[in-house]
Amino acid sequence: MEKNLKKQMDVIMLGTEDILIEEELECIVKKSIEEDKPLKVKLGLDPTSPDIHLGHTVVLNKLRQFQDLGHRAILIIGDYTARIGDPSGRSILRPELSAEDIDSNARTYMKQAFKILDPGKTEVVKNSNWLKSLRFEDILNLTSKFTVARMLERDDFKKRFKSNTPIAIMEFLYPIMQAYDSIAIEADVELGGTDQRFNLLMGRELQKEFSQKPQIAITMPILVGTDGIEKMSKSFGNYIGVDEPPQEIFGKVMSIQDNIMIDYFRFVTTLDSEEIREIEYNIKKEKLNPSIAKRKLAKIIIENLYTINDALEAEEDFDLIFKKKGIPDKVEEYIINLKSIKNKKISLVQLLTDSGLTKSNSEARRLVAQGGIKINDRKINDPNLELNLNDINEKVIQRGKRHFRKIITKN
RNA sequence: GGAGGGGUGCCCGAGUGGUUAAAGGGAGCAGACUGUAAAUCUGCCGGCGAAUGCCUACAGAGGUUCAAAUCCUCUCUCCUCCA
Repeated sequence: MEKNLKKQMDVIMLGTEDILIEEELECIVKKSIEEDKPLKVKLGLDPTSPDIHLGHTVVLNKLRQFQDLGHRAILIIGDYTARIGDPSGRSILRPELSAEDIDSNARTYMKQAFKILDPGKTEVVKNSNWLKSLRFEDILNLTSKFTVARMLERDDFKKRFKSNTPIAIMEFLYPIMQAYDSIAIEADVELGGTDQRFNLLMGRELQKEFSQKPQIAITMPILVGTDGIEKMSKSFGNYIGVDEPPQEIFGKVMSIQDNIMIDYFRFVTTLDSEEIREIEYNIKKEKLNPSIAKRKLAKIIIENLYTINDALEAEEDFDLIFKKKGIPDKVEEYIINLKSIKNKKISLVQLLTDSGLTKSNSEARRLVAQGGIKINDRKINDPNLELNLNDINEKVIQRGKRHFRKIITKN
């Protein structure tokens, strides 16, 4: 364990949004060093979707830092809470998930989370372990500790209440369940996004009721999605998944709006704040081209999730496609069986749809008319073009800038 | 239990008998430009078809009408308020 209190605190504080309560934190860190007893740091993830994205990594990185300092990382898979769905920041009740979905999500979650965490040092537990066996009596006891007024202090509940949007009783139970998790594992620290603030504080309160030492709540900033507006989330479709191929990550990072780039540097990379400030300054003074900075960002992100080589390769592919407007080496193939085609002719429109480049013939026709289709880099303008199968073997059809298909004819 | 308000294309949302494949916005796709899959601008954006065109579509099922997303009946479903 890292023995220097100041060093520990510096690492812990880095990039946090808020710490409740900082003095207490310093106190327990100090004690843990003195007694050589690592802190239990809790992070709960609800497997409501199968993929972990960069937004999750903000908080996962923090947990990793705790691990590296020698503390105990306890990852709680919220398989039970996922059934309700965290109402945080939501304006409507979530749909319920089936047990099977939750299970399979949980599996990919763990696999992906270990891209960030040290698998050997992570304790993983499912909260169904303890939540499932609670009796109604226990739940009554838990709920008796809180009031409706207290619940309505939470912003999203308050808004919904005021605007007459329904709040299911079950949703009130969510923060209580999460708080109970803290009791079950006797958490010293709990991590979460800023939207988790209320839930984390509930943990503190409930722990006090159960005569435990209240946990320290550390909140991390919420990462905005690739659209630059909403928070990153699967349901908004504005996310960059940690399991996506490097090329895809590179492209998506390049596609974020310039003005949110610095946030990404801050929240998902471990560059020190000096360096980030310099990048910000240089972009502002036009000494640094934003696209160069974004490249750097993309490479750092890929390197963290994969390897430096993957990052460089992704960059090369990107340049090939967008700078030189070329065709990448690896192109998905589409095989045509010559026998199945009469008189060895096929219309371009049909071929586009068959090969999956377009969803329908109508779409294909439109794209051709708009100049969005190329064969071996030559633009095609005729929507009624008939292709002779003998001529198109090994040729690459391209839709837009970045969708390719190599045609292979076979007997 | 009572009263009332909704369900429209991927999403949001307008439309209350006919130029309605359905305004507008968002998302998406393409083109131009560029420093990038940024921003901006332009176009497209149900399916089939070479095409005049045809088919499918406004929760579902019937009905009225020359004509219905729009009117009527029933069904399903969501929500709000009162109790």
